[in-house]
Amino acid sequence: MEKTIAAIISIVQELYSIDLRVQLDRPDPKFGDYSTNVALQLAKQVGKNPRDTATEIADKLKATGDYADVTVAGPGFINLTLGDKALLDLTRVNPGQIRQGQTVVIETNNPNPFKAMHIGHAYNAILADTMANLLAVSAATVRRVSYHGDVGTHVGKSMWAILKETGGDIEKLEAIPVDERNIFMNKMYAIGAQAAKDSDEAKKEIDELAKQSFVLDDPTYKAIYDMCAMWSYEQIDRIVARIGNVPIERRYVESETEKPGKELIVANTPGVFTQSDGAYIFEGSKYGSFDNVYIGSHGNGLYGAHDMGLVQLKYADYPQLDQSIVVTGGEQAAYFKGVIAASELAIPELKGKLFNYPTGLVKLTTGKMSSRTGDVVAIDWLFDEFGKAITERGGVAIDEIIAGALRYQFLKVKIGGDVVFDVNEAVSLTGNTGSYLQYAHARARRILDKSAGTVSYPIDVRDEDRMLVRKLGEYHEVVNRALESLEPHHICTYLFELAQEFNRYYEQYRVIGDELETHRAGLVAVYADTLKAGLAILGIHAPERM
RNA sequence: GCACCCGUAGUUCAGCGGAUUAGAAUGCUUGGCUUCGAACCAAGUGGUCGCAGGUUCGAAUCCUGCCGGGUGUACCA
Repeated sequence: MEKTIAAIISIVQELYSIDLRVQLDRPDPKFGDYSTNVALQLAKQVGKNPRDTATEIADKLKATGDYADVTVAGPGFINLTLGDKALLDLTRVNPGQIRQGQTVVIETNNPNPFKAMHIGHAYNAILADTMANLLAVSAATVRRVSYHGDVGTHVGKSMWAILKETGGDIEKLEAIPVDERNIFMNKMYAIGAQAAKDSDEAKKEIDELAKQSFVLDDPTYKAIYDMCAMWSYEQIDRIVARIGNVPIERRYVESETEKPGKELIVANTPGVFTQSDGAYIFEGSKYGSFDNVYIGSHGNGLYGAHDMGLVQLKYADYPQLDQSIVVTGGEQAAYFKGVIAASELAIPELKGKLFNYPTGLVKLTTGKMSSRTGDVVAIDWLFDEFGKAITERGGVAIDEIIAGALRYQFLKVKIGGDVVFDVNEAVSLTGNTGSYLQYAHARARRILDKSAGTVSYPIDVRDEDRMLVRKLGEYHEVVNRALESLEPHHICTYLFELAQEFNRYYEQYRVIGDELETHRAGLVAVYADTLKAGLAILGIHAPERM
C-alpha cells in the first residue's frame, strides 16, 4: 500500500509537477483491491479531462509493481487489482508501532467504593482497558492505573446507613458472609441515598458523616470505614478481573489528592485561579468549559482540586509520561476541559499531554430486569444471563467466554454516543456478537486439529481464496486506523466481516480430505491467527473450542 | 439562554477528514445439515440518510440555519 502511494506520488510529480497527498481506498471488491481518486483531485489544476489524467497515471503505474490489473472507471477513478503475490504479502504486514518510545498513563477503571458497581462502570472499564491494549500494540509503554472516590457525600450516605444498621459494632459487620458483602453495601448506599432525599435531619447527619471521611478522626468510624472500603475494592477488583481487564499497577484514591491539589491551586492564585469569598475559582468558560469552584469557601478541596491533585500524583509517579488518559462518562466532558486547561496552566510541562475521552451513557432497554439491585444491573447477574444462554446452546459457560461476549457488545459501537444495552440481544449469541467470533475461531481451530499434514503458509492464491485473502490483508490497515484514533470499534467491524468471509468460504470449500487440504489448511491458519490477534487487542479470549 | 454530543431500514448500529447501485446485524418470509462444529450459510423483505439552503464535476459525509432528543452550566463527584 505504501509502495503504491509512493509510486503514484512520483508519477504525479513527473507528469504534472504537482505535490499531492494520495489516499488509497478499499472499494467494492468488484472494482479491485484499492482505488484512488487522484485524477479527480488533479483535474482542475491540470486542466484536463479527469479520465484522461487517470489513464495517463494508470499506464505508468502498471509497471511499478505487482498489479494484476489497473483500470480507469467512472468519472476517473483508478482501480488497482493486486497480483497474487502482493495480495498474499499484505497478510504478513504488522500494524505500525506509532507510539514507540512513548509512555502513557491510563485509568482503566474508576468505580467508587461505598457504592454499587454497575454496567456503566463496566463499560468504561472495558473501553479504557481496550484503549490501553491499542496503545500497547502501537508500542507505547502503558501504565494502567485506577482512581476511586473514597471521600465525600456518597461515603456519608453509606456510612449513615451502616452505622445505623450495626449500631457501630464492627463485629456485626464481620459476621456478614463474604458473598453477601456486596449486596449489603449496595443496600446500605441505597438506604442512605433515600434518607438524604426524604429527611432534612438525615441529610444533616449524612453531611457530617461525609466530612468525617476526609479526616477519619473517630476510631469507630475509621474502623468501619476501612473495612467497608476494603470490601469495596475487593469487589471492584474481582469484577474488573472478571470482565477481562488487565490488572492495574497503581490505585489512586481521592483522599490522597486533597493535599497536593489544594497546594497547587493556592500556589497558582492569583494567576490561574481567582479568589472570591474565600473560594478558589477557575474561569473555565474561557476554555470551552464553565467557571467552577475548586476550593470551597470552607477551605476544602472540591472535585476539581482533587482531579488536579491526581494529575500531579501521576506526574510524580510517572515523570516520563507523554500522555495521561482518563475515560469518563460524557456528562463530565465539559468539566474535564476545565480541569485540563487549569492543569496545563499550572503545570506547563503537561501542556498537550492530558486527555479525557468522554463516553456516552449506557441505556438499558426495558425488558426483563428482574434481578436488578436498585436501579442498576449487577454485572454478576449479566454473567449469569450469558451463562444460561450459552448452556442452552450446549456450550460450556466459562467466564473467559462470557466476558468476551460482553466486551464485544460494548466495543462494537463508536465511542461517544450512548450505548443501548439490550440484555436479550446481547445474550442472543447470533449475528454481530462476540460469540459469533469466538465460535468462528473455535471452528477454524478444529479444522486445523483435524488436518493431517504440517500447516504452512499458503504460497499462492486460488480464485476461490481471493476474497478471504484480500480481507486478511486489510487487517493491519484496520488496526492502524484503530491505533491512531484509539477507537476499538473499527476492529470489531473488521473482525466480523472477516469471520463472515471465512464462513462463506467454509460453507463452500472443504478442507479436510480435499486434494487442496495443505493449501487450504494454511489459509485457515492465517485466518485463525488473524482473528485471534484481533480479539486479543479487544481483550477477548479466542477459545480453541466451546 | 449559552456550550457540547446525537438524529442513517420496524429495532440496534457501520459508513474509514467527499465519489461508482447507501451497508451489516436483528426482525419477518423462504431454502440448505448421512461430508471439516447449523452459535453457520444463501435468497427475499425493508431507507425521501431529521428538515431546508449553500459549496462542488460529485454531499449521509463539508458549511450555515432550523426542528427533535440528550448532557453540562461555581462550593456533591
